Amino acid sequence: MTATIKDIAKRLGISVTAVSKALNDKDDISDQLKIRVKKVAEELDYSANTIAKRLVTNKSNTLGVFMFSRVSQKLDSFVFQFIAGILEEANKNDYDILLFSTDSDLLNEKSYIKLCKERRVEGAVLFGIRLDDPHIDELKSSPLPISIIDTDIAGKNIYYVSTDNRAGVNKAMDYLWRLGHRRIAMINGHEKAQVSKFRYKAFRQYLRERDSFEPGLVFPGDFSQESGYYWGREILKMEQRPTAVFAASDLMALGAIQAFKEAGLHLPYDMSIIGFDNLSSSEFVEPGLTTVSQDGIKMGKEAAKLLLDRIAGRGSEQKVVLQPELIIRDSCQSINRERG
Amino acid sequence: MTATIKDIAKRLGISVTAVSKALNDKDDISDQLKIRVKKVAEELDYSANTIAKRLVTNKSNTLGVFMFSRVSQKLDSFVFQFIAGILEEANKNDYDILLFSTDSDLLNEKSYIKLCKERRVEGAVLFGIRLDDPHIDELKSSPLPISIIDTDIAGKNIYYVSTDNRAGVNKAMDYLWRLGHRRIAMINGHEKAQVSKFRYKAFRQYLRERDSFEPGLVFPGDFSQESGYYWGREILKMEQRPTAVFAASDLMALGAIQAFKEAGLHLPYDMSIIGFDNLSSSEFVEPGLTTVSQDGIKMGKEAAKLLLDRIAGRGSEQKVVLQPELIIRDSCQSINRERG
DNA sequence: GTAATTTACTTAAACGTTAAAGGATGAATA
DNA sequence: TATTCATCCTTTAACGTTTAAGTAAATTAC
Repeated sequence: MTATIKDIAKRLGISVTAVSKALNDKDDISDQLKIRVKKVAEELDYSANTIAKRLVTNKSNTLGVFMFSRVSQKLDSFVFQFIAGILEEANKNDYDILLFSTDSDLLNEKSYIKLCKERRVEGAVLFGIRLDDPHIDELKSSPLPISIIDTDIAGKNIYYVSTDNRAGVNKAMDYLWRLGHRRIAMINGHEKAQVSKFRYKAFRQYLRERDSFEPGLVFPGDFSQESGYYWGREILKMEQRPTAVFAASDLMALGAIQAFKEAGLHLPYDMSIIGFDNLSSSEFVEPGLTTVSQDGIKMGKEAAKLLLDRIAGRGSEQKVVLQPELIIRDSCQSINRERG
Repeated sequence: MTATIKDIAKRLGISVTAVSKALNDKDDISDQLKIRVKKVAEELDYSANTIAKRLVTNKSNTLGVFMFSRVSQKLDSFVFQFIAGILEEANKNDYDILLFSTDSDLLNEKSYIKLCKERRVEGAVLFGIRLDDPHIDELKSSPLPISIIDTDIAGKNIYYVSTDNRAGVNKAMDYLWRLGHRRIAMINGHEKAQVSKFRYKAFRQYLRERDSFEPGLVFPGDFSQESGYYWGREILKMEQRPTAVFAASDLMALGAIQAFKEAGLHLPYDMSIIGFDNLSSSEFVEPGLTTVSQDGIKMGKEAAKLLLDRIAGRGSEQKVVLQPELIIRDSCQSINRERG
């Protein structure tokens, strides 16, 4: 249908190579010819065939992006920020983004590695991958450069982008600690997420160093609002309630807040709560959720940048860990302060 | 690097065609050979080259998805839901998704039509396009099937997916009306979005039919939280305040709520407010925002489905308009009811 | 027992492009 | 005047795959 380089060549009575070179502004073609070629190209509404180009140059100029469908269920998460960041960085560098959603526990389905290979993708970024993903070994030995967000996996061609979880936890805990809280509960994400482990370790260490760690105050959520709600209610049933709750995700914090409010607690006076992520909803909930902010867009950009640098042969880091920021709103209260 | 069909052929001393056919389970190849071919393919870690396949079959199996960067700034919008829906539908049908972000007012940049053509994309879905987009004429005459979400543009190959804005507005207004509100303000989205026009017309008609339309109560926002905040404050300055505000987006409703709260209004008693979209934040804000819900994922799916059906030659609709739902929460109050 | 058919492959061409190597022409050099 | 050189174009091959057409051998038909 569409005109090809051949049509242009025929029309001008010259070789296809000449046309190709003219279109690509090679310098062994006269300016005169270039002009003529481009004019005819215009007339014929010629559009270069990227597919053919990619085949012959053996370069796809494409990055794969995989979102795990499980993660996509919490739609209000960072996922979109990651994608936006990756997209911006890739498009800026003339790379295409091929987007996939995967359910990696379906072992029989094509692995994402395979999807990448078949499409001759030059690099891939993954997020939401679980520690028990059956393809992890395959990843480690991947010849393809892969950026993984939030999961640090060892491998020659594996790149890593994350937020400094330890620093994030420390900021949150420092804040709580300085407000006088000593009995602090944690609602953690599910154990198949590496960040959960990191956050838990940081949490435990922080309190142990201060002789205040109580294993009974750590609750296994799964990042979801529902799990936050559930554990919020459980916390309310305790004889000796904690004075503050650190949730490993804003979604869980939001769920817990809901539980607390339903039970008639007056927040933050009856309970301090702090989250992790800085979802937009956290700004609107009442009281405004104090939380550890991650810059999803930046993470996406860095993930793409790592890949692009590597592909271009520019030496660069293999890991990028961004610093989180504590966003102080109104969900935490000094323990000494009287109820307002 | 990677093994090709030729390597397999050489190894087995057969023709490449035989290998190709064996791999594709064609029926003029013996089962015996198929087995041998597949075994060798496995051994060589063969991976089909999609690019070559696409070139020769002249079929890209790819859909383009364009998000306008302006829209991407309100990250907490539907954009991600659209994408998730499109992706699910496309992947299910063995189609790839090529994601782009565009800033269509940069006229000098390659038009998305061009990007599509070069990649031999079989269809594209657009969202967030503005009525003043310089490429609209090009779209109308596009030979490529294009699904546009939320903007109804006439064109042989243009498909349209949206929520029934009139129905949405009517549901919201009915609700307000039945609560006794008669002086209802509207904070509209910007005029470059078609939905703004639709929503405005529906709003106006609804009130005109009841002899209650006051042009002075319609305010030109731009969908953003900030504009909602701004007009919220302006509304407060009015001598004769409306009793209810209909915001054409949840984001604006959220902004207005913020303004009202700051001014010490007691919601919903001092002011009823209703939104449009059903963002997740609307669940958390206090009072919970009553709003008209759109199903972003469904919209994305439908947009993709329309394209896929068309491509496959299956006859199908050219327009899909989904029915919105009124999500009643706590931000509206009967006008007669005493302050609680 | 010859002809027709089926089975299982092979040959050749094509998709649209780029890259390497090869001329022909005319200008500059010695 | 013969040689070198630069300029500008062409020829050929290649990328990895599929498809259409061809063919040899084995089988069936009568």
